[in-house]
Amino acid sequence: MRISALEEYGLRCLVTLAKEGTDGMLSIADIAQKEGLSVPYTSKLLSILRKNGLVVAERGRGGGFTIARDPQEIDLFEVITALGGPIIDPDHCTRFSGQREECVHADNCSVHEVLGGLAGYIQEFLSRTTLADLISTGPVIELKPLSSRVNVQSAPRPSAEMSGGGMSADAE
Amino acid sequence: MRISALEEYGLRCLVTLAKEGTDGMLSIADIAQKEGLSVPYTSKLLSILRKNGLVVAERGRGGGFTIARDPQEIDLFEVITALGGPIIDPDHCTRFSGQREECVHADNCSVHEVLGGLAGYIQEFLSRTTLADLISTGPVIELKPLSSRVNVQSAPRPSAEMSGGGMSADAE
DNA sequence: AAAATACTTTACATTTGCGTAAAGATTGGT
DNA sequence: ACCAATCTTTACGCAAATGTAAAGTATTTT
Repeated sequence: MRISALEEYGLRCLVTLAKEGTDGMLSIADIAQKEGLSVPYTSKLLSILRKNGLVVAERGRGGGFTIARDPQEIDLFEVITALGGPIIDPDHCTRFSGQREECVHADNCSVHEVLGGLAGYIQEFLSRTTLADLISTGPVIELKPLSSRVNVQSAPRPSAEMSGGGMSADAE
Repeated sequence: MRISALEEYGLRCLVTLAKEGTDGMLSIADIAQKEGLSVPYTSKLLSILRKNGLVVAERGRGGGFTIARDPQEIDLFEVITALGGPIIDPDHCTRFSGQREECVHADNCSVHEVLGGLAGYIQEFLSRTTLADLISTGPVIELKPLSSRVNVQSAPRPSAEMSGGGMSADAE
């Protein structure tokens, strides 16, 4: 359960392009230099973003990449899904089937239910954030109150206690 | 951004043990058979769970594994972290540094800020769900209203629109 | 004490993801 | 036409994760 390299770097490249606006343009070399990545790798990242309709390429001399839409119209769920695939595979039950053809808990699987709920929960978060939010100048980004229900799928029910303690994620 | 095999299968094994309660016990062979996994692989999973204090092993003839604590006292954040490591690496900025020593956006990195916020958000969800929630009989699990603020770290601010549309996670 | 049961550890083959490298295709300038 | 700049695609080597296999250690029963 963690961010893949493609997701991390691809998102950064897209943010860099978003800063240029829908009229701006950057070459692969430009982006690679701005992000400290190699040119071939940046090339691959942009290729993925293009195939998913997030950027538009112009070939030939003087070409480059432009963000496909207004940054406000691109949310992070779309970006992360484009770069890393679905958060929960549609074929979850066959992928994690152990030694059998299909998962032992083919029906009534509480684990799958909760993990599916988690995926919806994550989607909710990512969908609420757009590229525009990431390029605004404010140093700290705030969270708005949530709608009290995730309308995508099931999710966990209340437990007596919240053990949530020391999160290790650092913010420099 | 997806569930690893260790996280998926390890959680299942732990749920199976949780169903036996703190007085029950299952051998590796029992668990492997119940979950449709190979014995060596189940062995590895249980080893990880034991090293993280989630199960207790009894060796020798008649031995097996027992859940270490009451299922109500074990939340999914602890389980997922034990099996898959931290959701956001503490050394995020050096891990995703591209070709340089450190990330180009060493300070004032909005991407890292949001991804850190996401990690906290996920933690919030996982911490609220315990193993006891997963072994209760109810067919569908409901989500309780959230506290309106994640108190772990920063998180995204409101965007004008919620494009959240077709989630592909399936629930059979 | 010897043997059987069952956890523990290490090593290994396979697969997947990461990042690089190189050759191909398209456009614009001369 | 030709060349240069730039995106596009395919192929490759390396590292990490996945799952298996086998040898080792502890405990109980006989």
